[in-house]
Amino acid sequence: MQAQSLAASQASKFPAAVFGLRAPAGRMPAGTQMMLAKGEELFAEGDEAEYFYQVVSGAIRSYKLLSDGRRQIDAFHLPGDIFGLEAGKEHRFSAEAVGDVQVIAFRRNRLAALIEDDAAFRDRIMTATLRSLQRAQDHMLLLGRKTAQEKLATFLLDMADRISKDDEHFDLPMQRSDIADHLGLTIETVSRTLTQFARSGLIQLMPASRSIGLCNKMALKSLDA
Amino acid sequence: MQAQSLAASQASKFPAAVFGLRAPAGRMPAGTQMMLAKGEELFAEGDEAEYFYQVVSGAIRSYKLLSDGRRQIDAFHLPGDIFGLEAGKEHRFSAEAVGDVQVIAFRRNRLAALIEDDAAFRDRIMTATLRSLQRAQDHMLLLGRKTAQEKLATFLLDMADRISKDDEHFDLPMQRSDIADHLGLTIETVSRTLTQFARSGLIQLMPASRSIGLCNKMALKSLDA
DNA sequence: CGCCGTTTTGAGCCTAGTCAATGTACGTGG
DNA sequence: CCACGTACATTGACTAGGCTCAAAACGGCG
Repeated sequence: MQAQSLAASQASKFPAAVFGLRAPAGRMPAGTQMMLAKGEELFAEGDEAEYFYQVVSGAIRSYKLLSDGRRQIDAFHLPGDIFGLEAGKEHRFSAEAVGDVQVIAFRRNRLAALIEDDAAFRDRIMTATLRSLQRAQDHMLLLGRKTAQEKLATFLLDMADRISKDDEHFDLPMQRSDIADHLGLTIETVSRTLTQFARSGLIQLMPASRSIGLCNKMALKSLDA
Repeated sequence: MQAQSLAASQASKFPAAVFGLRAPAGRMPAGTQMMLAKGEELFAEGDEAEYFYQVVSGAIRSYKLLSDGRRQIDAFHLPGDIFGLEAGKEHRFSAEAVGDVQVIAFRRNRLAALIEDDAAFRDRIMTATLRSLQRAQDHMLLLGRKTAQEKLATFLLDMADRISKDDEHFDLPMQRSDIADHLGLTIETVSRTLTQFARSGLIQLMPASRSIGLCNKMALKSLDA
Protein backbone atom coordinates (compact mmCIF):
# COMPACT_ATOMS: atom_id res chain seq x y z
CA MET A 1 0.00 0.00 0.00
CA GLN A 2 3.04 2.30 -0.31
CA ALA A 3 6.50 2.36 -1.88
CA GLN A 4 7.03 4.37 -5.03
CA SER A 5 8.93 2.11 -7.30
CA LEU A 6 9.18 -1.38 -5.96
CA ALA A 7 10.61 -2.57 -9.22
CA ALA A 8 14.18 -1.69 -8.36
CA SER A 9 14.09 -2.63 -4.70
CA GLN A 10 12.15 -5.84 -5.23
CA ALA A 11 14.35 -6.90 -8.07
CA SER A 12 17.28 -6.89 -5.73
CA LYS A 13 15.32 -8.47 -2.91
CA PHE A 14 14.60 -11.56 -4.97
CA PRO A 15 17.30 -13.58 -6.64
CA ALA A 16 17.30 -13.32 -10.38
CA ALA A 17 16.19 -16.46 -12.11
CA VAL A 18 16.10 -17.62 -15.66
CA PHE A 19 12.80 -18.89 -16.93
CA GLY A 20 11.85 -20.96 -19.89
CA LEU A 21 8.25 -19.82 -20.00
CA ARG A 22 5.22 -21.89 -20.76
CA ALA A 23 4.81 -19.55 -23.72
CA PRO A 24 3.38 -21.42 -26.68
CA ALA A 25 5.01 -19.08 -29.20
CA GLY A 26 8.51 -19.92 -28.11
CA ARG A 27 10.97 -19.32 -25.34
CA MET A 28 10.99 -15.98 -23.61
CA PRO A 29 14.22 -14.16 -22.86
CA ALA A 30 15.35 -14.24 -19.24
CA GLY A 31 13.68 -12.03 -16.66
CA THR A 32 13.63 -11.48 -12.93
CA GLN A 33 10.87 -12.99 -10.88
CA MET A 34 9.11 -10.94 -8.20
CA MET A 35 6.43 -11.55 -5.59
CA LEU A 36 3.99 -8.86 -4.56
CA ALA A 37 1.62 -8.91 -1.58
CA LYS A 38 -1.98 -7.77 -1.87
CA GLY A 39 -2.17 -4.07 -2.57
CA GLU A 40 1.53 -3.56 -3.21
CA GLU A 41 2.45 -1.08 -5.87
CA LEU A 42 4.57 -2.25 -8.78
CA PHE A 43 5.06 1.20 -10.27
CA ALA A 44 3.26 4.54 -10.32
CA GLU A 45 2.26 6.85 -13.15
CA GLY A 46 5.30 9.01 -13.87
CA ASP A 47 7.86 6.50 -12.60
CA GLU A 48 10.72 5.80 -14.90
CA ALA A 49 9.80 2.82 -17.06
CA GLU A 50 12.83 0.73 -16.25
CA TYR A 51 11.02 -2.60 -16.47
CA PHE A 52 8.04 -4.14 -18.14
CA TYR A 53 6.29 -7.21 -16.81
CA GLN A 54 4.52 -10.47 -17.38
CA VAL A 55 2.08 -11.90 -14.87
CA VAL A 56 2.78 -15.44 -13.67
CA SER A 57 0.02 -15.83 -11.08
CA GLY A 58 -2.53 -13.55 -9.47
CA ALA A 59 -3.87 -10.31 -10.93
CA ILE A 60 -2.51 -6.78 -11.45
CA ARG A 61 -4.68 -3.70 -11.83
CA SER A 62 -3.35 -0.82 -13.90
CA TYR A 63 -5.04 2.52 -13.44
CA LYS A 64 -4.98 6.26 -13.76
CA LEU A 65 -6.12 8.86 -11.23
CA LEU A 66 -7.67 12.29 -11.61
CA SER A 67 -6.45 15.03 -9.30
CA ASP A 68 -9.43 14.61 -6.98
CA GLY A 69 -8.94 10.86 -6.61
CA ARG A 70 -11.38 9.49 -9.16
CA ARG A 71 -9.83 6.32 -10.53
CA GLN A 72 -10.11 4.48 -13.83
CA ILE A 73 -8.76 0.95 -13.94
CA ASP A 74 -7.96 0.43 -17.61
CA ALA A 75 -7.15 -3.26 -17.30
CA PHE A 76 -6.73 -6.28 -15.09
CA HIS A 77 -3.69 -8.27 -16.08
CA LEU A 78 -3.98 -12.02 -15.55
CA PRO A 79 -1.42 -14.84 -15.87
CA GLY A 80 0.39 -14.66 -19.21
CA ASP A 81 -0.41 -11.00 -19.86
CA ILE A 82 2.41 -8.57 -20.64
CA PHE A 83 2.06 -4.97 -19.49
CA GLY A 84 3.99 -1.86 -18.57
CA LEU A 85 5.74 -1.38 -21.89
CA GLU A 86 5.94 2.31 -22.82
CA ALA A 87 6.80 4.42 -25.83
CA GLY A 88 8.35 7.14 -23.67
CA LYS A 89 10.60 7.16 -20.63
CA GLU A 90 7.86 7.12 -18.03
CA HIS A 91 5.02 4.83 -17.07
CA ARG A 92 1.71 6.32 -18.14
CA PHE A 93 -0.32 4.52 -15.50
CA SER A 94 0.12 2.93 -12.09
CA ALA A 95 0.08 -0.79 -11.36
CA GLU A 96 -0.78 -2.61 -8.12
CA ALA A 97 -1.26 -6.19 -7.03
CA VAL A 98 -4.95 -7.05 -6.65
CA GLY A 99 -4.12 -10.05 -4.47
CA ASP A 100 -0.83 -11.82 -3.97
CA VAL A 101 0.94 -11.82 -7.30
CA GLN A 102 3.93 -13.32 -9.02
CA VAL A 103 5.39 -11.42 -11.99
CA ILE A 104 8.50 -11.50 -14.12
CA ALA A 105 10.26 -8.19 -14.73
CA PHE A 106 12.12 -7.53 -17.97
CA ARG A 107 14.60 -4.70 -18.25
CA ARG A 108 13.36 -2.22 -20.76
CA ASN A 109 16.81 -1.12 -21.89
CA ARG A 110 17.43 -4.62 -23.08
CA LEU A 111 14.28 -4.45 -25.16
CA ALA A 112 15.86 -2.91 -28.24
CA ALA A 113 18.53 -5.57 -28.33
CA LEU A 114 16.03 -8.37 -27.70
CA ILE A 115 13.79 -7.11 -30.46
CA GLU A 116 16.71 -6.85 -32.80
CA ASP A 117 17.95 -10.36 -32.10
CA ASP A 118 14.90 -12.44 -31.45
CA ALA A 119 12.16 -12.45 -34.08
CA ALA A 120 9.89 -14.65 -31.96
CA PHE A 121 10.20 -12.35 -28.99
CA ARG A 122 9.56 -9.33 -31.19
CA ASP A 123 6.41 -10.96 -32.43
CA ARG A 124 5.24 -11.73 -28.92
CA ILE A 125 5.74 -8.14 -27.83
CA MET A 126 4.03 -6.71 -30.88
CA THR A 127 1.10 -9.10 -30.57
CA ALA A 128 0.76 -8.43 -26.84
CA THR A 129 0.73 -4.69 -27.50
CA LEU A 130 -1.83 -4.96 -30.28
CA ARG A 131 -3.96 -7.18 -28.08
CA SER A 132 -3.86 -4.57 -25.31
CA LEU A 133 -4.96 -2.01 -27.85
CA GLN A 134 -7.87 -4.19 -28.93
CA ARG A 135 -8.94 -4.70 -25.36
CA ALA A 136 -8.72 -0.96 -24.84
CA GLN A 137 -10.91 -0.34 -27.88
CA ASP A 138 -13.50 -2.83 -26.74
CA HIS A 139 -13.44 -1.24 -23.32
CA MET A 140 -13.97 2.26 -24.71
CA LEU A 141 -17.15 1.02 -26.36
CA LEU A 142 -18.23 -0.36 -23.00
CA LEU A 143 -17.40 2.80 -21.07
CA GLY A 144 -18.87 5.21 -23.57
CA ARG A 145 -21.98 3.46 -24.72
CA LYS A 146 -23.11 0.56 -22.54
CA THR A 147 -25.60 0.61 -19.65
CA ALA A 148 -24.74 -0.64 -16.17
CA GLN A 149 -26.37 -4.01 -16.88
CA GLU A 150 -24.54 -4.40 -20.19
CA LYS A 151 -21.25 -3.41 -18.57
CA LEU A 152 -21.57 -6.07 -15.91
CA ALA A 153 -22.74 -8.74 -18.32
CA THR A 154 -19.72 -8.05 -20.53
CA PHE A 155 -17.41 -8.02 -17.53
CA LEU A 156 -18.66 -11.31 -16.11
CA LEU A 157 -18.47 -13.10 -19.44
CA ASP A 158 -14.96 -11.79 -20.04
CA MET A 159 -13.81 -12.87 -16.59
CA ALA A 160 -15.36 -16.31 -17.01
CA ASP A 161 -13.51 -16.63 -20.28
CA ARG A 162 -10.19 -15.56 -18.82
CA ILE A 163 -10.09 -17.24 -15.43
CA SER A 164 -12.68 -19.96 -15.27
CA LYS A 165 -11.69 -23.57 -15.84
CA ASP A 166 -15.16 -24.95 -16.31
CA ASP A 167 -16.46 -21.75 -17.87
CA GLU A 168 -19.33 -21.62 -15.41
CA HIS A 169 -17.94 -20.87 -12.00
CA PHE A 170 -15.05 -18.78 -10.74
CA ASP A 171 -13.85 -16.49 -7.98
CA LEU A 172 -13.34 -12.85 -8.83
CA PRO A 173 -9.83 -11.83 -7.81
CA MET A 174 -10.84 -8.20 -7.21
CA GLN A 175 -13.27 -6.39 -4.94
CA ARG A 176 -16.35 -4.37 -5.88
CA SER A 177 -14.56 -1.05 -5.89
CA ASP A 178 -12.09 -2.39 -8.46
CA ILE A 179 -14.94 -3.57 -10.66
CA ALA A 180 -16.68 -0.20 -10.30
CA ASP A 181 -13.56 1.73 -11.24
CA HIS A 182 -13.00 -0.56 -14.21
CA LEU A 183 -16.54 -0.21 -15.56
CA GLY A 184 -17.08 3.47 -14.85
CA LEU A 185 -19.70 2.84 -12.15
CA THR A 186 -20.01 3.15 -8.37
CA ILE A 187 -19.70 0.22 -5.99
CA GLU A 188 -23.38 0.61 -5.11
CA THR A 189 -24.44 0.24 -8.73
CA VAL A 190 -22.16 -2.79 -9.17
CA SER A 191 -23.63 -4.41 -6.08
CA ARG A 192 -27.24 -3.60 -6.98
CA THR A 193 -26.83 -4.85 -10.55
CA LEU A 194 -25.24 -8.11 -9.39
CA THR A 195 -28.03 -8.80 -6.89
CA GLN A 196 -30.51 -7.99 -9.63
CA PHE A 197 -28.80 -10.57 -11.88
CA ALA A 198 -28.92 -13.06 -9.02
CA ARG A 199 -32.63 -12.42 -8.40
CA SER A 200 -33.30 -12.91 -12.12
CA GLY A 201 -31.49 -16.23 -11.97
CA LEU A 202 -28.72 -15.16 -14.31
CA ILE A 203 -25.96 -15.73 -11.79
CA GLN A 204 -25.42 -17.35 -8.44
CA LEU A 205 -24.02 -15.15 -5.73
CA MET A 206 -22.82 -16.09 -2.26
CA PRO A 207 -23.54 -13.25 0.15
CA ALA A 208 -20.61 -10.85 0.47
CA SER A 209 -18.34 -13.19 -1.40
CA ARG A 210 -16.43 -13.08 -4.63
CA SER A 211 -17.61 -16.40 -5.92
CA ILE A 212 -19.66 -16.16 -9.10
CA GLY A 213 -21.68 -18.85 -10.82
CA LEU A 214 -23.04 -18.21 -14.27
CA CYS A 215 -26.42 -19.90 -14.49
CA ASN A 216 -27.57 -18.49 -17.79
CA LYS A 217 -24.76 -17.50 -20.10
CA MET A 218 -27.19 -17.11 -22.99
CA ALA A 219 -29.18 -14.45 -21.21
CA LEU A 220 -25.99 -12.69 -20.17
CA LYS A 221 -24.76 -12.70 -23.75
CA SER A 222 -27.99 -11.16 -24.96
CA LEU A 223 -27.55 -8.40 -22.37
CA ASP A 224 -24.06 -7.88 -23.71
CA ALA A 225 -25.56 -6.15 -26.80
CA MET B 1 -21.62 6.26 -47.21
CA GLN B 2 -21.36 2.81 -48.81
CA ALA B 3 -18.79 0.41 -50.25
CA GLN B 4 -17.58 -2.40 -48.04
CA SER B 5 -13.87 -2.48 -48.51
CA LEU B 6 -12.68 0.42 -50.55
CA ALA B 7 -9.13 -0.47 -49.85
CA ALA B 8 -8.82 -2.89 -52.70
CA SER B 9 -10.92 -1.03 -55.24
CA GLN B 10 -9.47 2.37 -54.44
CA ALA B 11 -5.96 1.09 -54.50
CA SER B 12 -6.43 0.10 -58.10
CA LYS B 13 -8.30 3.30 -58.96
CA PHE B 14 -5.36 5.43 -57.97
CA PRO B 15 -1.91 4.90 -59.41
CA ALA B 16 0.54 3.55 -56.92
CA ALA B 17 3.17 6.05 -55.95
CA VAL B 18 6.32 5.93 -53.92
CA PHE B 19 6.61 8.47 -51.16
CA GLY B 20 9.50 9.78 -49.19
CA LEU B 21 7.43 10.91 -46.22
CA ARG B 22 7.92 14.03 -44.20
CA ALA B 23 8.51 11.64 -41.35
CA PRO B 24 11.10 13.01 -38.96
CA ALA B 25 12.19 9.55 -37.84
CA GLY B 26 13.36 8.52 -41.27
CA ARG B 27 12.07 7.38 -44.64
CA MET B 28 8.94 5.31 -44.82
CA PRO B 29 8.66 2.28 -47.05
CA ALA B 30 6.57 2.73 -50.17
CA GLY B 31 2.79 2.75 -49.98
CA THR B 32 -0.21 3.43 -52.17
CA GLN B 33 -1.89 6.78 -51.94
CA MET B 34 -5.68 7.03 -51.82
CA MET B 35 -8.26 9.82 -51.74
CA LEU B 36 -11.53 9.47 -49.86
CA ALA B 37 -14.57 11.74 -50.09
CA LYS B 38 -16.47 12.86 -47.00
CA GLY B 39 -18.20 9.93 -45.34
CA GLU B 40 -16.54 7.23 -47.43
CA GLU B 41 -15.71 4.01 -45.66
CA LEU B 42 -12.11 2.84 -45.66
CA PHE B 43 -12.85 -0.50 -44.04
CA ALA B 44 -15.45 -2.03 -41.75
CA GLU B 45 -15.19 -4.06 -38.57
CA GLY B 46 -14.69 -7.67 -39.61
CA ASP B 47 -13.12 -6.86 -43.00
CA GLU B 48 -9.92 -8.65 -43.77
CA ALA B 49 -7.05 -6.47 -42.61
CA GLU B 50 -5.19 -6.40 -45.92
CA TYR B 51 -3.84 -2.87 -45.44
CA PHE B 52 -2.96 -0.47 -42.71
CA TYR B 53 -2.85 3.26 -43.21
CA GLN B 54 -1.26 6.60 -42.54
CA VAL B 55 -3.22 9.84 -42.82
CA VAL B 56 -1.73 12.47 -45.14
CA SER B 57 -4.45 15.13 -44.92
CA GLY B 58 -7.95 15.35 -43.46
CA ALA B 59 -9.31 13.21 -40.64
CA ILE B 60 -10.42 9.59 -40.22
CA ARG B 61 -12.82 8.38 -37.55
CA SER B 62 -12.47 4.82 -36.33
CA TYR B 63 -15.39 3.36 -34.44
CA LYS B 64 -17.30 0.37 -33.19
CA LEU B 65 -21.06 -0.20 -33.21
CA LEU B 66 -23.39 -2.04 -30.86
CA SER B 67 -26.13 -4.13 -32.39
CA ASP B 68 -28.73 -1.41 -31.87
CA GLY B 69 -26.64 1.26 -33.56
CA ARG B 70 -24.99 2.95 -30.60
CA ARG B 71 -21.57 4.08 -31.77
CA GLN B 72 -18.29 4.67 -30.01
CA ILE B 73 -15.61 6.57 -31.93
CA ASP B 74 -12.40 5.42 -30.31
CA ALA B 75 -10.14 7.85 -32.16
CA PHE B 76 -9.83 10.57 -34.75
CA HIS B 77 -6.75 10.03 -36.88
CA LEU B 78 -5.07 13.21 -38.11
CA PRO B 79 -2.20 13.79 -40.56
CA GLY B 80 0.81 11.65 -39.66
CA ASP B 81 -1.16 9.13 -37.61
CA ILE B 82 -0.87 5.43 -38.39
CA PHE B 83 -3.92 3.22 -37.84
CA GLY B 84 -5.60 0.01 -38.89
CA LEU B 85 -2.81 -2.35 -37.87
CA GLU B 86 -4.17 -5.55 -36.33
CA ALA B 87 -2.90 -8.53 -34.41
CA GLY B 88 -5.39 -10.85 -36.11
CA LYS B 89 -6.67 -11.28 -39.64
CA GLU B 90 -9.61 -8.91 -39.36
CA HIS B 91 -10.10 -5.26 -38.62
CA ARG B 92 -11.52 -4.80 -35.14
CA PHE B 93 -13.20 -1.47 -35.90
CA SER B 94 -14.54 0.47 -38.86
CA ALA B 95 -12.92 3.55 -40.39
CA GLU B 96 -14.53 6.38 -42.36
CA ALA B 97 -13.43 9.71 -43.77
CA VAL B 98 -14.66 12.61 -41.63
CA GLY B 99 -14.15 15.06 -44.49
CA ASP B 100 -12.16 14.67 -47.68
CA VAL B 101 -9.09 12.66 -46.80
CA GLN B 102 -5.81 11.58 -48.27
CA VAL B 103 -4.22 8.42 -46.87
CA ILE B 104 -1.41 6.05 -47.77
CA ALA B 105 -2.18 2.35 -47.65
CA PHE B 106 0.49 -0.18 -46.71
CA ARG B 107 0.08 -3.84 -47.48
CA ARG B 108 -0.07 -5.76 -44.27
CA ASN B 109 1.49 -8.91 -45.65
CA ARG B 110 4.62 -6.94 -46.39
CA LEU B 111 4.75 -5.86 -42.76
CA ALA B 112 6.70 -8.83 -41.46
CA ALA B 113 9.33 -8.37 -44.12
CA LEU B 114 9.53 -4.63 -43.57
CA ILE B 115 9.85 -5.08 -39.84
CA GLU B 116 12.56 -7.64 -40.36
CA ASP B 117 14.57 -5.49 -42.73
CA ASP B 118 14.10 -1.95 -41.58
CA ALA B 119 14.87 -1.13 -37.95
CA ALA B 120 13.71 2.48 -38.33
CA PHE B 121 10.38 1.40 -39.77
CA ARG B 122 9.96 -1.17 -37.02
CA ASP B 123 10.55 1.53 -34.48
CA ARG B 124 7.98 3.82 -36.11
CA ILE B 125 5.35 1.10 -36.10
CA MET B 126 6.02 0.08 -32.52
CA THR B 127 5.98 3.68 -31.33
CA ALA B 128 2.80 4.45 -33.27
CA THR B 129 1.11 1.42 -31.73
CA LEU B 130 2.22 2.27 -28.21
CA ARG B 131 1.08 5.84 -28.74
CA SER B 132 -2.36 4.59 -29.81
CA LEU B 133 -2.47 2.53 -26.66
CA GLN B 134 -1.59 5.55 -24.54
CA ARG B 135 -4.29 7.62 -26.21
CA ALA B 136 -6.74 4.80 -25.59
CA GLN B 137 -5.79 4.66 -21.90
CA ASP B 138 -6.21 8.41 -21.51
CA HIS B 139 -9.54 8.15 -23.27
CA MET B 140 -10.77 5.39 -20.98
CA LEU B 141 -10.15 7.70 -18.03
CA LEU B 142 -12.17 10.37 -19.79
CA LEU B 143 -15.05 8.03 -20.70
CA GLY B 144 -15.24 6.31 -17.36
CA ARG B 145 -14.65 9.09 -14.89
CA LYS B 146 -14.98 12.60 -16.33
CA THR B 147 -18.06 14.84 -16.37
CA ALA B 148 -19.48 16.33 -19.58
CA GLN B 149 -17.67 19.63 -18.95
CA GLU B 150 -14.37 17.90 -18.27
CA LYS B 151 -14.78 15.72 -21.36
CA LEU B 152 -15.27 18.71 -23.61
CA ALA B 153 -12.46 20.72 -22.02
CA THR B 154 -10.09 17.79 -22.56
CA PHE B 155 -11.30 17.33 -26.11
CA LEU B 156 -10.92 20.98 -27.08
CA LEU B 157 -7.43 21.26 -25.63
CA ASP B 158 -6.37 18.04 -27.35
CA MET B 159 -7.74 19.21 -30.69
CA ALA B 160 -6.07 22.61 -30.32
CA ASP B 161 -2.82 20.83 -29.65
CA ARG B 162 -3.17 18.54 -32.62
CA ILE B 163 -4.58 20.75 -35.37
CA SER B 164 -4.16 24.39 -34.42
CA LYS B 165 -1.25 26.39 -35.82
CA ASP B 166 -1.51 29.32 -33.43
CA ASP B 167 -2.76 27.16 -30.59
CA GLU B 168 -5.74 29.45 -30.05
CA HIS B 169 -8.04 29.08 -33.01
CA PHE B 170 -8.99 26.17 -35.25
CA ASP B 171 -11.81 24.54 -37.22
CA LEU B 172 -13.09 21.22 -35.97
CA PRO B 173 -13.03 18.71 -38.81
CA MET B 174 -15.97 16.72 -37.41
CA GLN B 175 -19.60 17.39 -36.60
CA ARG B 176 -21.31 17.37 -33.19
CA SER B 177 -22.52 13.79 -33.50
CA ASP B 178 -18.92 12.64 -34.01
CA ILE B 179 -17.80 14.53 -30.93
CA ALA B 180 -20.69 13.08 -28.94
CA ASP B 181 -19.90 9.51 -30.01
CA HIS B 182 -16.24 10.08 -29.19
CA LEU B 183 -16.88 11.46 -25.71
CA GLY B 184 -19.73 9.16 -24.69
CA LEU B 185 -22.35 11.93 -24.71
CA THR B 186 -25.34 12.98 -26.82
CA ILE B 187 -25.21 15.76 -29.41
CA GLU B 188 -27.52 17.85 -27.23
CA THR B 189 -25.15 17.67 -24.28
CA VAL B 190 -22.19 18.53 -26.50
CA SER B 191 -24.03 21.53 -27.92
CA ARG B 192 -25.28 22.72 -24.54
CA THR B 193 -21.87 22.40 -22.92
CA LEU B 194 -20.16 24.30 -25.73
CA THR B 195 -22.76 27.08 -25.49
CA GLN B 196 -22.18 27.17 -21.76
CA PHE B 197 -18.41 27.49 -22.33
CA ALA B 198 -19.04 30.32 -24.78
CA ARG B 199 -21.33 32.13 -22.35
CA SER B 200 -18.68 31.82 -19.64
CA GLY B 201 -16.13 33.36 -21.98
CA LEU B 202 -13.99 30.23 -22.18
CA ILE B 203 -14.34 29.82 -25.92
CA GLN B 204 -15.58 31.75 -28.92
CA LEU B 205 -18.24 30.04 -30.98
CA MET B 206 -19.70 31.10 -34.34
CA PRO B 207 -23.35 30.04 -34.49
CA ALA B 208 -23.80 26.61 -36.05
CA SER B 209 -20.21 26.54 -37.20
CA ARG B 210 -17.16 24.41 -36.48
CA SER B 211 -14.82 27.27 -35.80
CA ILE B 212 -13.51 27.35 -32.26
CA GLY B 213 -11.52 30.05 -30.52
CA LEU B 214 -9.99 29.31 -27.14
CA CYS B 215 -10.20 32.52 -25.10
CA ASN B 216 -9.13 31.11 -21.75
CA LYS B 217 -6.96 28.04 -22.00
CA MET B 218 -6.08 28.31 -18.32
CA ALA B 219 -9.68 27.95 -17.25
CA LEU B 220 -10.16 25.06 -19.68
CA LYS B 221 -7.12 23.30 -18.28
CA SER B 222 -8.42 23.65 -14.75
CA LEU B 223 -11.69 22.04 -15.92
CA ASP B 224 -9.63 19.23 -17.39
CA ALA B 225 -9.00 17.86 -13.85
C1' DC C 1 -36.24 31.12 -52.57
C1' DG C 2 -36.83 26.83 -50.42
C1' DC C 3 -35.01 22.44 -49.02
C1' DC C 4 -32.11 19.64 -46.11
C1' DG C 5 -28.59 18.53 -42.93
C1' DT C 6 -26.94 20.21 -38.81
C1' DT C 7 -27.00 22.76 -34.56
C1' DT C 8 -29.28 24.93 -30.85
C1' DT C 9 -32.71 25.36 -27.28
C1' DG C 10 -36.46 23.81 -24.19
C1' DA C 11 -39.20 20.72 -21.01
C1' DG C 12 -39.53 16.64 -18.57
C1' DC C 13 -37.72 12.12 -17.28
C1' DC C 14 -34.70 8.37 -15.87
C1' DT C 15 -30.46 6.00 -14.87
C1' DA C 16 -26.93 6.01 -12.07
C1' DG C 17 -24.83 8.72 -8.27
C1' DT C 18 -24.81 10.39 -3.35
C1' DC C 19 -25.45 9.90 1.34
C1' DA C 20 -26.44 6.98 5.04
C1' DA C 21 -27.33 2.81 7.50
C1' DT C 22 -27.14 -2.10 8.03
C1' DG C 23 -25.20 -6.66 7.20
C1' DT C 24 -21.45 -10.11 6.74
C1' DA C 25 -16.84 -12.17 6.99
C1' DC C 26 -12.72 -12.45 9.23
C1' DG C 27 -8.80 -11.58 12.24
C1' DT C 28 -7.18 -10.30 16.94
C1' DG C 29 -6.84 -10.35 21.68
C1' DG C 30 -8.93 -11.00 26.20
C1' DC D 1 -14.53 -19.32 22.80
C1' DC D 2 -16.39 -15.10 22.15
C1' DA D 3 -16.35 -9.89 21.99
C1' DC D 4 -14.69 -6.50 19.28
C1' DG D 5 -12.79 -3.98 15.30
C1' DT D 6 -12.04 -3.51 10.58
C1' DA D 7 -12.82 -4.05 5.77
C1' DC D 8 -15.95 -5.03 2.44
C1' DA D 9 -20.66 -5.68 0.59
C1' DT D 10 -25.53 -4.78 0.49
C1' DT D 11 -29.70 -2.10 0.76
C1' DG D 12 -32.60 2.09 1.05
C1' DA D 13 -34.08 6.91 0.24
C1' DC D 14 -33.27 10.74 -2.27
C1' DT D 15 -30.82 13.68 -5.88
C1' DA D 16 -28.92 15.20 -10.12
C1' DG D 17 -26.45 15.01 -14.46
C1' DG D 18 -27.19 13.80 -18.66
C1' DC D 19 -30.74 11.63 -21.84
C1' DT D 20 -35.12 11.72 -24.57
C1' DC D 21 -38.41 13.84 -27.17
C1' DA D 22 -39.75 17.87 -29.56
C1' DA D 23 -39.36 22.14 -31.88
C1' DA D 24 -37.03 26.06 -33.67
C1' DA D 25 -32.94 28.36 -35.90
C1' DC D 26 -29.17 28.47 -38.89
C1' DG D 27 -26.32 27.81 -43.14
C1' DG D 28 -25.20 25.91 -47.50
C1' DC D 29 -26.69 24.79 -51.95
C1' DG D 30 -29.51 23.76 -55.90
